[in-house]
Amino acid sequence: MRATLTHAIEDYLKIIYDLSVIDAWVSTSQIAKALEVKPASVTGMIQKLAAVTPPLVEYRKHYGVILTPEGERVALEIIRHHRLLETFLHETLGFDWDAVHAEADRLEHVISEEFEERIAQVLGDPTHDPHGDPIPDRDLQMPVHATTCLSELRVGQQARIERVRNDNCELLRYLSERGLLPGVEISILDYSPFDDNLYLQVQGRPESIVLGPRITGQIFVELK
Amino acid sequence: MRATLTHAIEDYLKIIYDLSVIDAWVSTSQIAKALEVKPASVTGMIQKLAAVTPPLVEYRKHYGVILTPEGERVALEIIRHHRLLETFLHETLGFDWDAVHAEADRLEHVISEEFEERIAQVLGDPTHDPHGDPIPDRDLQMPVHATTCLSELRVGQQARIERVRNDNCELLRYLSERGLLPGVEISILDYSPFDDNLYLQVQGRPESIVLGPRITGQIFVELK
DNA sequence: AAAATAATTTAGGATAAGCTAAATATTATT
DNA sequence: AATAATATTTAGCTTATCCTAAATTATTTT
Ligand SMILES: [Mn+2]
Ligand SMILES: [Mn+2]
Ligand SMILES: [Mn+2]
Ligand SMILES: [Mn+2]
Repeated sequence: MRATLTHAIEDYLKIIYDLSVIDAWVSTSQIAKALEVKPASVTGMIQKLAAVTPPLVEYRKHYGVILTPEGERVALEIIRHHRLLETFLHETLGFDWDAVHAEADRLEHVISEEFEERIAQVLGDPTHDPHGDPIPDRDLQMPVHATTCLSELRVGQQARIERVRNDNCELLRYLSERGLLPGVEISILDYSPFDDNLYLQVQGRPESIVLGPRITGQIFVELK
Repeated sequence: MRATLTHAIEDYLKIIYDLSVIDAWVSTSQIAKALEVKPASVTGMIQKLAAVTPPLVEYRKHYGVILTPEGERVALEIIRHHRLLETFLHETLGFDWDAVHAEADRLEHVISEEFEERIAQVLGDPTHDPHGDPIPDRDLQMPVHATTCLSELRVGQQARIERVRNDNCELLRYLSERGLLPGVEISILDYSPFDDNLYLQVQGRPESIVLGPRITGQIFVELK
């Protein structure tokens, strides 16, 4: 019979979706790390997700999982909740850019379809959240969005920041203090090959900035 | 050590607070009925609530429970969340009068103090929710409010509706269809002693209405 | 190809919150 | 005061989710 979608199940599906962007098959330990639980707990859960009807993941022992169409549907539903909530918290309630994630992570499991619909309307059906992440539409289709990573840029290139990975609120605060927000224009001044540092100029700021690969790998841009 | 406030604990404390308005000591079966769980489950929970440090209720076997000051503080905190949320859902998001309760019942456990604070500000620190129930202020003090029950009124008296018990959304829809909302003026046309029916006129409506005691006992008014 | 290392799974437990059925206590009726 | 009806508690189970420790499987290195 059809599975009850508990909060934990929803969080697992959401994280599996996110991780599968990098590689379609997702390993037990990737999930464990992302959710900050032990690998043994992940094995227990993914075996359950694979055993319900209809299955939410396909599971290969000692190899990993991939979302089924049904699992992906549920994941996108929760991701839509999460990103609409982040946008609402920021735009309508005035939460800081870096404070919305934790709040949305709890609310996403609890709001009704009516709540989802009403905040979407209040916000005018936004296509991106405050971090620039795309929001699936009512039919759970993802809008097209930038996939060029800032770490790929080299000297002389210019770009506009589209999105910033949002799971670390210290990083978000660090970036916003330096003006590195979605929509902002940047140009690359220099690149040092051994440490992969990028020297860049943020439009409207006097000083230049140096960013290491741990940061530039989290920022996605649209080339000019 | 200090108890973790789970959703279930919060729901128990909230319901005990509500029930203790009628009688300070609240019985196991009253709680069981209100929460729609079995009495045996209630016994289990209230024993836990009495055993934590500091205790959240005082418990007398085979008699009932009463909230401790700490238990009351937690209850008021959740009631503030609940009623602010109801007001926000109605006023800001345009939810129907009768749809807000169920949504608030889930969200109340999940919102942060920042969320609470921001919706209070957006709403201008309201003192009453859409059903007319008083909202505890930041220091958890309840505003003064009407305690005259509509069922106590007799022929010739006039009053303004202050609040309507909000746990039954069919009743709320029934009432709003007849114009019986907080703020509306009414006058009593007749009273039949055997069935306790009240015949009344709602200001601005052509026809008069007959209400039985199951309804009039749920409506509170301010006498004119 | 064997050994070492890493990743994954199994087994057994913990905690939270509910349930049913049986036992016990309280209150009401005769 | 005894009996009956009601209310409450206890005991034992269930489900969901997480944990640790031990066992197993897969991968990498020598
Ligand atoms: Mn979450
Ligand atoms: Mn939805
Ligand atoms: Mn609740
Ligand atoms: Mn609060």
